[in-house]
Amino acid sequence: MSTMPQTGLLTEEECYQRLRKAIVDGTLMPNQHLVEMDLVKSMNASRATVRTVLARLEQEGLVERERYRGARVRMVTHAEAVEILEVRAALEALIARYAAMHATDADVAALQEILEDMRRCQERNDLISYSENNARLHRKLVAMAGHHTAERLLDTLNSQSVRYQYRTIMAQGRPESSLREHREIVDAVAARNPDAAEAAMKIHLAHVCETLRQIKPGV
Amino acid sequence: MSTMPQTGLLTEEECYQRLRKAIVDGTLMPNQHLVEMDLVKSMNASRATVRTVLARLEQEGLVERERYRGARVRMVTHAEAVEILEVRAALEALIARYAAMHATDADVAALQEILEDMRRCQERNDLISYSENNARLHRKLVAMAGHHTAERLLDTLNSQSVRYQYRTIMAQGRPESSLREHREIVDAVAARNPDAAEAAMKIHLAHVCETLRQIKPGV
DNA sequence: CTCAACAAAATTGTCAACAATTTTGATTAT
DNA sequence: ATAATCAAAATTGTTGACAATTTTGTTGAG
Repeated sequence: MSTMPQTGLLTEEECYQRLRKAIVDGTLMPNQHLVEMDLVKSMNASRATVRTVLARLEQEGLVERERYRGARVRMVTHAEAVEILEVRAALEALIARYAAMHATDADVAALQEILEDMRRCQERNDLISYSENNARLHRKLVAMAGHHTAERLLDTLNSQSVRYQYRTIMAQGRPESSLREHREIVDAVAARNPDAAEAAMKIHLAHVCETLRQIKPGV
Repeated sequence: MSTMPQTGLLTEEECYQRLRKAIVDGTLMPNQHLVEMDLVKSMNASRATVRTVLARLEQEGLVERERYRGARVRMVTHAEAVEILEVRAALEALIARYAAMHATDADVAALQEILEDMRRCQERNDLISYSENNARLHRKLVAMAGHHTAERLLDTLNSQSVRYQYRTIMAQGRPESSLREHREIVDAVAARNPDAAEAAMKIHLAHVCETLRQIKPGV
């Protein structure tokens, strides 16, 4: 299906995906200088391609460029992470509403299964898996909503703030209240109640937001 | 201050701004094919610059590119315009909350003056100026909020959907109710009541959204 | 006349060399 | 030792030519 050119050269889209992933998963550190020729070699793409990809990543907010001074992985400040989380809250509230409007029985069953997984993780204090299931639940809601515009923006916002997500998870302190909040969301969606779903999501992310806000920027 | 190269060649940022403006203000029509060499001549920029700019505009959602088939001005469908408006509603509700939290007395005075302008426009049935003041009010709220992340996203969303704005304005039918809704927003901000400001903005944009939804896609 | 095949033209993607600018490192004066 | 100066190196921006692909237009068969 994917028309991979037999030559080792990466197409622009592949190069974009790889570089983006390297930034998001932390292979490339914030503030790290991205030298074009290094990327040409490590990515096996032409320099023109690399330049184009860097411009796209700048537009996406993952990279900063300065004329004649090259590109760097963008450093997201604590204050900005809070802003991003606030916007996410607004968008995910919309998503929850749409999910409640369009949920099939299979969708609801899937949500409840993820929630049950989260409960088990919380029981055995497995925060890593809990957090992964948390993300899974949110992704499932996004898929259910079918709101393409909100989905695209959320994807970008998440990629910018992944570095701050583990903090809120670790610092959340009371995973039992997090679990309760997620149950409220799933119940509202299961009841096909858009208003309740939106409200529950808003309450949940307001708490996450408050948690992140209370973490000292210095740490 | 701005280091304008004495040569006639446009820098990437200038080229980006000019091309973006041409798309947003309708000089370049939706679906219009953007041939690189033509842009090189009309923009007086190098081809590499033009290519980079097109990639940025694609990331921003104003342009579509296909390998070996070039770039086109992206066509925003009616359904997508509704989605964009819904996301705008969510973000502007957040903006209204922030504006209410950070409003100075001068800010409130400015808002009330714009509102008064809108009233006068509505009185003499000047829909064009009314719509311009409408936009001015929203921009003022955005500036007051000081929420950089929401501001950036709103700017992008607005640029994508300008083509659909005149429709909602013309079709709104009852400018008097629009004026009332805006007054609610300004009053809430003047009272420094974030919850009320957010709610008022939500109600207002829900009505705009409903109006746009009811316009037949065919027209 | 319609359709398929094919060549010509137009357009986009890639590459290598060069120009412009910044960064680095050594040198010298204080 | 420290700071200023300047050349060398590194890096980015630009240009033009060429390769790959699509688009267009023509020709011929049915």
